Amino acid sequence: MPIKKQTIFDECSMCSQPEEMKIQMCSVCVTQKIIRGKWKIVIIWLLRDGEKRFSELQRNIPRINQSYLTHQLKELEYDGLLNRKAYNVIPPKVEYSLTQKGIDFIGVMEVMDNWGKQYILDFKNGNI
Amino acid sequence: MPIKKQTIFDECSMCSQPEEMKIQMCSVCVTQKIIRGKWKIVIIWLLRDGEKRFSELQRNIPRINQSYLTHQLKELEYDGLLNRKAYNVIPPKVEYSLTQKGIDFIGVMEVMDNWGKQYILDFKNGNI
DNA sequence: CTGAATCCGTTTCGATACTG
DNA sequence: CAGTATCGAAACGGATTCAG
Repeated sequence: MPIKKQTIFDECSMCSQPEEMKIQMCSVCVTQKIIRGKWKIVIIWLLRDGEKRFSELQRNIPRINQSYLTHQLKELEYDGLLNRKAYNVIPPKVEYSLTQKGIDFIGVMEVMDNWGKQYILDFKNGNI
Repeated sequence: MPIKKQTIFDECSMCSQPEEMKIQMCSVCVTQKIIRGKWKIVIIWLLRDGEKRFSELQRNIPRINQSYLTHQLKELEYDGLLNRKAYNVIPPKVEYSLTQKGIDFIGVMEVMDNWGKQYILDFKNGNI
C-alpha cells in the first residue's frame, strides 16, 4: 500500500464535470475522504487529549489489525492531520499527535456527534 | 444488493468493546456511515433545494451509473434521510426529497464544507 | 422513465507471519 | 515496540442488459 502524498486530493467526484454541473462540493468531498477509512475518526478521537504511542492506539482499538493501523496512521499523517514523532531508541517508540488541522477537525466530529445522537434517539423512539 | 432496513446501524466499531474501551463514538460512527457511500453527500446536496426526479439526479451526477444511483437512494431512504414519492403513471415518475433528518444533515455538511475550504486553502499555500 | 439483475474489476480491510 | 510483507475475503462501485 504505497502512500506518497495526500490521499484525499486525487479528484473530487464533481469538480471534473462540465461547468454547469459543477457544484460546490469539492470541500465537502475532501472532508469526506478524510473520514472514509473505517478507523480514522476513532484514531482522531483518541488523540484529542494529547499524544499517544502506537501501542496505546492499538490497545484502544482492539479490533484493528496492526498493519492496517499503520496504514491509516500514515494516511492521516500525509494528509496533515497528525504528527509522527519517532524516537531513535530500542525498543522503538513512536508518538502520534494531532496537528492544528487535526485539532480543528474535532469541531467537525462534534457536529457529527450531535446529529448522530439525535438520530439514534429518534431511531429508538421509532421515529425513523 | 439487498437492503432491508437501516444500513448504518449494524454495529458501531467501538460499542461492542469492553466497557473500559468503549468511547463515545457510536453517534459519530453512525454519521460517518451515512456519508461513506461515494455519491451520498452529492445526492443530499442536490436535494437541499427541494425534490428532484430520478432523472434529474442522474443528469446532475453524470459519472454515476443508474443502478448504483438507485442503490444509494434506497439506502438513504431506508436510513430515513429522504422520501421517495412514486407516481403511478406511465412513463414512471419518482420524486425524491429530504426528510427533516436529511435537512438537518445539511448542517453537518456545512461544517464539513468550512473545514474542507480551509484545508484546500492551506494546501494551496503549501502549509500542508 | 425508473428501475432490477447480473457480472466483474477495484478497493478496503482483516489474518498471519516475519523483522530490526 | 513498531513496523513490513503477503494473502485472501468482503465491500464497493462501474458496465451492461433486461423489464414494466
